[in-house]
Amino acid sequence: MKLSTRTRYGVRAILELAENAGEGPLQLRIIARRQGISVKYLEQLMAVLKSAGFVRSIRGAKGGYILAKPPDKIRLDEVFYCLEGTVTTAECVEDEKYCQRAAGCAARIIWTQVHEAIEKVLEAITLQDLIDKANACGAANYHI
Amino acid sequence: MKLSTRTRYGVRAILELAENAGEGPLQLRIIARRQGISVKYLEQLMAVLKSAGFVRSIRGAKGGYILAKPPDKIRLDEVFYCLEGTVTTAECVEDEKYCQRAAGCAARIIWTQVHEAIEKVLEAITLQDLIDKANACGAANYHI
DNA sequence: TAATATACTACCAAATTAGTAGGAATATCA
DNA sequence: TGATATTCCTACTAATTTGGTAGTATATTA
Repeated sequence: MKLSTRTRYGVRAILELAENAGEGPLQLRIIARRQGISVKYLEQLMAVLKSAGFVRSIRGAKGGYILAKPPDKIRLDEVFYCLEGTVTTAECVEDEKYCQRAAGCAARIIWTQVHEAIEKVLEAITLQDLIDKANACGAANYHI
Repeated sequence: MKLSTRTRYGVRAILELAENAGEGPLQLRIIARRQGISVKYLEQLMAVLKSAGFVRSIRGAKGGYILAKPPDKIRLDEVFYCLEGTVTTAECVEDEKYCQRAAGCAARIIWTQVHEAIEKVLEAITLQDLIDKANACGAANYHI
């Protein structure tokens, strides 16, 4: 069930943009350095996020990326779906016709339950929520 | 987030054994035919399930596989862990030292929540539970 | 001993994933 | 206008994982 680096890096990158929301554009070079990801690989991930409408790019010197929507309007399930492709656990979960045995299938019950549990978590949380929680934890760590 | 065929086939195979519990040993040939999986591939999966102590093998003519424990004593999280390897979404979830940024990391919060949601579902259900539910559904389909 | 099964080891092919490379297009600033 | 900084685009490649096959050894039953 491990997530692909594509999803992991992609989410980390969009979170950087979310934390930077309201400031100017953030360059890949900066994100790459902060997150320890190659600029060239990030380029590809950002292209995906861009075509899905989550981020906007500004070309040229002093350019970079910014979120296309406020961070409290971007839910994690949308981002996952965009990066991970299928958020589902098995084909038959969403397409009953995929397998003849689907109707009385014991296995399909568990695939479905896991799938729904994941979706429920991701639907309920936005980029802003995550940042707030992280700040709460980070602050606690610094013993303020 | 798609499960590997390893996990999907493995769970389906062990469910066949669970449904057969109390009868004699079940041959891979039979499971393979019912589930549409190659015998040779099943062999490998059963070897994994065997070394983890979920099933026992009986060699020779009239041999086959049986569950090593009653089906209500085998939880799905154990089976998943055995087949899938890591049930976790990212390394840092279970190993905080894996990444320096782990403490205040917004991304890690979501990896963790998804991970916990999956575990919660799988911990709460046994092979027997699944079979019971499937029978309930199957019965409904047959309009009894 | 013949037939039937699992056990074990090795190998292989396809697909996916992760990452690199190079240069073109574009915007900024001096 | 020219130097620089940045995204954009396309292609390539290396590594890993996945899914599967083959052959032989070993155990059991009849």
